[in-house]
This record gives sequence, C-alpha cells and structure tokens, in this order.
Amino acid sequence: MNWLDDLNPAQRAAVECSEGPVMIIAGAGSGKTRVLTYRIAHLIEQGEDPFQILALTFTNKAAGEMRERIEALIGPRAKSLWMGTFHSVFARILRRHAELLGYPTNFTIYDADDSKSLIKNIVRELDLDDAHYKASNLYARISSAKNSMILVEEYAEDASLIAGDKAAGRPRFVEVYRTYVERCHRSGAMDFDDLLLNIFKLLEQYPEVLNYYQVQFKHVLVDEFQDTNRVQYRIVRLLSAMHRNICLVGDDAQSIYAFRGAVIDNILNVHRDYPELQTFRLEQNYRSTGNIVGASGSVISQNNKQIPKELWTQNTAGDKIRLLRCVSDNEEGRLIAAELHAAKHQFRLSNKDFAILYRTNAQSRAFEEALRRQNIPYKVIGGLSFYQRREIKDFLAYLRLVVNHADEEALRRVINYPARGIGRTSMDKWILEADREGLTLWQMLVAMEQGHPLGKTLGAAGRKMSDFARAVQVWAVAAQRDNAIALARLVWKQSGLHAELQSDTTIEGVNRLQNVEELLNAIEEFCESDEAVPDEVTGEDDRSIGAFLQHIALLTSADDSTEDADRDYVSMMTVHQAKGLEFDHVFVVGMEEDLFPSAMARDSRLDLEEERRLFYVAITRARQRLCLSFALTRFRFGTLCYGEPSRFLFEMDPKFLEQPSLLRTGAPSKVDLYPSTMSRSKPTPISGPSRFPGPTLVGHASSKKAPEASPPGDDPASFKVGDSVEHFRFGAGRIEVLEGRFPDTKATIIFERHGTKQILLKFARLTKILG
DNA sequence: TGGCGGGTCATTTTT
DNA sequence: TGACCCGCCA
Repeated sequence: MNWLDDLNPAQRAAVECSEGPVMIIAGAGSGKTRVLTYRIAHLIEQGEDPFQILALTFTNKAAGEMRERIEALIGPRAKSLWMGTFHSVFARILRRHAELLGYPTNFTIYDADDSKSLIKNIVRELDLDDAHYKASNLYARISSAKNSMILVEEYAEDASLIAGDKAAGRPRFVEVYRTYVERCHRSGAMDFDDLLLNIFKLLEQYPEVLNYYQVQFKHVLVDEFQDTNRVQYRIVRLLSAMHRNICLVGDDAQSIYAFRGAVIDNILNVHRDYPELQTFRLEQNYRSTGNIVGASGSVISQNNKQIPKELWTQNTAGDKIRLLRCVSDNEEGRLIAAELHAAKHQFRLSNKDFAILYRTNAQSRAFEEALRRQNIPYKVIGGLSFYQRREIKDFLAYLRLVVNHADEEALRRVINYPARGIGRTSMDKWILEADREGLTLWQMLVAMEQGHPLGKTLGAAGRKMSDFARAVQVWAVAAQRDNAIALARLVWKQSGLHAELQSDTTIEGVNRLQNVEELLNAIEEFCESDEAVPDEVTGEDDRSIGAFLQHIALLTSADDSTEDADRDYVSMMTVHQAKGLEFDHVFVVGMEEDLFPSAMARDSRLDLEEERRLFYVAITRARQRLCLSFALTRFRFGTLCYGEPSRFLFEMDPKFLEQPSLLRTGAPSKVDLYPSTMSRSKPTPISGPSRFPGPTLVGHASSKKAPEASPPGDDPASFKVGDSVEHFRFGAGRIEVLEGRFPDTKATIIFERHGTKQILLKFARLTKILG
C-alpha cells in the first residue's frame, strides 16, 4: 500500500474516503486521473470485488488508460472492473435485457449518420420541406429531448415546446420525432441517446432489474462529471441508490459540452441530492508553470457560475505568456510556424511537444499550409474516423444487415450498392407498398421472394430484390456457424463489393479497397485476440460477427488503431478535442472576438461563460509555454472580415503577459521571435495610425465588425412575422417565418422582385416599411 | 444511373 | 472560400 505515499494530502484524503457519496473537484492538472485510479485500486486492495465496481467515463480512451493504470497498481484483477464509457457499459447491459424493451438481443447501434439519414427519409416521406426541416437540426432536437428524458408524448403535451416549434417554422416536428422513434424501434436499432434513455427506462420499469444492478454495483464512479446530461445523472443516481457509494469526479470550470446536453447544474447542485456529500478539492496544479496557472485563474474567475476554488502550483513561474498580433489569418499561420520552429530549436523540443489549438476546424488550413512549407510534420486530429469512411460503412452495412435484417438504414444503403438494377422507381414502389401493408422493408422483400405480386410488378428489379433477400438469408445462416472473419470474407466476395472496389483504379479507389482490407484485418485480429471478454452471463467467448459489430459500434476517431506513437508530429485540433491532453508548448490561435468567443455566444451570459471555460481548457493544456495569437483580418465565408482581439485576452491579468501592449488598438505588430530565430518570414510592417493597419486588402466585406460602414437598419429584435420590410439589395418584401433565437434569428422573406430568401436578421440591415 | 454543375451554407461533437 | 447536396441531363 506504499503507493498511497505518491499522493498529496488532498488527493490522499479523496482516495481514502471510500464510503458514502463523494465529490472530487479536480482542477486542471491536479492529478485527477491519478486520484480516480488510486481510489479504485484502493477499494480493491481493501477487499472490494472488482466486479462490483462500476466506473463510467466519456471516452474509450479514458477508460482504457484508467484500466491500464489500475492494472499497473494492482495487477490483472483490474480486468474484472466494470469500466467503460457510459454508452458501452449500458449497451452491454441492454444486450442482456433487450427483449424486455422490445428490441432484439442483437440490436443495431445507429451512429449519428444513420440517424440523420433516417430523419432525412422521414422528412421526405412526411412531405416536409427540408429547408425548415434540416436533418442535422432535427437530430439535435431529438437528441436533446431524449437527453432530458422528454419522450414523444411528453413533448407533444408540452405547450411551450410545441409553440416554440411552430414559431420556428417546423410545426410538425413532433411527428418527425414520433416517426423517428418508431422507425428506430422497428429497425431493431438504438441511437446513441437510446443507449442512455433505454437504460433509464429499463431501470425505472423493471424493479427487479434495478435491484439486480443496485446490488451488483457497490461502488459507482463517474469521471468528467461536469459533462453528464440529465439522463446520465438520473441513471447514476438510480444505480447507486442502494449503497450510496458514489464518487463524482469533475471540474465545473471545464464544462464545455452544454451544447450537447451536458448540464453544469449537475455538478453545481449535487449536494441537494446528497446532503451527506463529502467534497474534496484538488487545487494544486502539477502540470503548468506559475504564469500559466495564474493567467488561467484570472480568466476563469470572471465566471459567475462556479464552485469556488483556488488553483496554485509549486512549479516555477516560467516564461510569460506570449501574444502574437497578426495582420491576417495567413500571417498568423506563418508566424506560428516560425515561432514553433524557433522554439523547437531553442528549447530542444520534438514536434510532439507542440499543439496548435483553435476554436473551429476551418482554421486549420492556414497552419497546415505554413507547417507544410516549413517541412514540419503535423497531424490534424479529429475528422472522419476510420469507421465513418464511406466504403467501410458500406461494408459494415452488409454485415449489420446479416445480423439484423430489420436494420432499415443498412438495407437502404446496400440494396443497390453495388448497382444491381434496382432503381429509384422500384425503390419508391417498394417503400410505398411496405408502408401500405404495414411491413418493414425487409419483410416486404421476403414477401416478394415468396411471391408477393409487387415482385412481378417490378419485373427485373423485383427479381433482383428477391435475389438480394435470398443472399442475405444465406449469409445469415453462415453467420450462425462461422466466426466473424469467415462470414466477413464470404460477404465481401459474394456481395459484389470486392469486385466493385477492385474495378476502380483511381488513387482513391485503390485506397478504398485497402481500407476495407484493413477492416478485414481488424476483424481477423478480433477473432484471434483475447480482446473479446467472455460474457460473464453465458461464459462464452463470442467471436461472431454480431460481437464484432457491437465491439466497434462505439469507437470514434480517437480510438483508431493506427498507432503513431513512433511518429513525431505537431498536433492540431479544436479546443474541445484537446480536453484531457497536455503539451509542453501550446498555441491557442484565432483569439478574436466573434471567433473565440464564438459569435454565437455573444449575447448570452451562459454561452459566454461556456466559451470562457473553453478558453480555460485551452490554456491549461500547456505545461511550459503558451502563446496566444490573433489576426486583425481573416477570410470567413469567402469575405474578408475585420477582427479585434478577444475579450478573453483582456481578461488575463497583464502581469502574466510578455507584451500586454500588443492588445492596445493600433499598437505596432512587433514580433520578435525567440532569440535564436531562424525565421525567414518577417512580420508585415505596420504603419500609420489607422485602426486596422496592414495591407489594403480591405474589400467591402459585409463586415459584422464594421456596422458603421453600412446603413443601420432597424433593430433585429423588433421584427415580426408579417412585417413588410425593405432590404438594401432585394428591395421590398414580407417576413414569412422567423426562426432561431435572437440574435441569430433567421427570417424567411418573400421579396417582390427576388423571390424567397433566407436571411439572418443581424446581418441584413432591414428596415420596416410602415403601413 | 451516374456524373456534373449550380445553389446553399456555414461552431464546438467524448458516444 | 470550400464542401456538400440536390437536381438535371445524357
């Protein structure tokens, strides 16, 4: 037990307090993971059964790392822990009880693409116009309803929700929601949110199941508690209600997922649900220099909504924080590349020690170009995961269909890919007829195979459809006896996918073929490795294709196997993706108003506080050195926009900044690189007193930053549906629909001479026509 | 039935 | 500016 000596007093207290509800507020860099892993190890050392410990995380990566670290402490007993993401642990439980909820045991998990595609189909079927009913928007609404446990019927009865939808121009949203839920269910599919919501339903509706897991989980631990949504919190409370040994670890200052349903009030108000809650604060930062800790503190203290705490460090003060004032986004790229290059040599760092963090993905371009020009290897983190690539999804759709014939998204995806002569008309008739007879698409196929008249009506296409159904049935039989790889190879050959991809000799085509082959390798590995944990209910070591699909359904880009631990590259990513990571030297770029903080957050205190927490997350990633840059002009959406330094820069106590004067409007862009500079790229000299100095690439941006340059227009908040308005370019028109919350209210306007346009009020400079 | 061109639309996204 | 989606055309 001597490893407990690795902990400071606060950490140790948090680890050793193993009874009753505990909250651990873990500041950035305060050794949160260490406390969590030691706590679990300590529980087991004290004689607790690892099978009775449930630890929930948000990412597979976090779960995997934690398990490894616990194993390092206490050995292979760690393998028996119930540890994983909310979604994967719950998916596992749901498999056992799926029938209770009317799902097949081998239910499919729909990812966001599947869900959106289904919603798109529904919008089409309900004959709604897809300008007002955008799949991504509807999906987000459905998701947030589910995360708040608002079921369809509750939604339908909630007058204010309905009124809101009406006002937003989508009065039939509930129908979409209802149809979506029905169709998922009919397809034997759960989306990500269902994995949470259905666990909640299961525990609520089946007391014996609830009791079983309440007994089972003597200890429940939650990582990143500040990011839980309503349903997650409810589930955790239910599961831990018997033993009340619940341990919530998090940092309210790092809550950055409200837009996805995370409820910061969960962490702010836990004590209401647990009056006997014991709270521990980890306030000593081990990660960063004094200047970085100090600067981050001065930023986050501007927030109202937070648990009071004071982070401190024994580390040296280190370098002050550098500011980089750039004339344009391209110059920002060049200067950062030069800074990086210089620092790398001066401090003898590797590329891996650097990270460039930005608010939006679109910003990566300038840095990619600049780094490429300097021959500095980099990697843009995030983006499409391996399993989201089209060819992979296509092949997986076949496999999904074999496992679960009801999976409508899979069926639609592959029934005519590779092309087998089943055209749009045939598909439409098929869908229509299935709907009329109340059959699923698959049942309709089977009916046709067994002589349903539609088969004859469709002629050749009908025969092809029957052939297809028969093939899937044959594969399904094979899936009963073969393991995953044998089945996958069979389908790969017989589906025609292999031939299809092989015939494409373009570079991308060859790539696609290789990707599927890589997937096949992964399946083979799955069948051979001992990765698949035997199911503790059946005791069987499941190597079926169904088990494989389950295994990969909840992986993301961060889990891709391509291990480049050996490659040395600069990491570039959004701030969100950087959470939980740390680097020696961090650049946070694009520090401008309306970019960071995002323009969307401009007028809401809560949103702005979340942006501020996001900035806090960004700067606390840095261990040794932090550099913040902003550009005075930037191309956005094709037009040149003016920017001004982010308010967050002004919120930092200037004593932590190397050159606070750079924030002064019109200050010269003095960019002295690190002494041993090798930089070739000179900063563009700035002259003249103009507010936005620099090259005159000014254009006439419809700049939101220069409202004084455009006719003022009436207050965007004052418009109503039905108002007659005048637009500076489109002339007279009438507002038909207003949607979105001020200030992002979007208007659909029918103009007398220019037809219907959708316009953002805050940019439009509309004037009201009276009378 | 697929390939192209024009129109539209732009945060963040652990699962 | 660029990515993506839809619809039209061959």
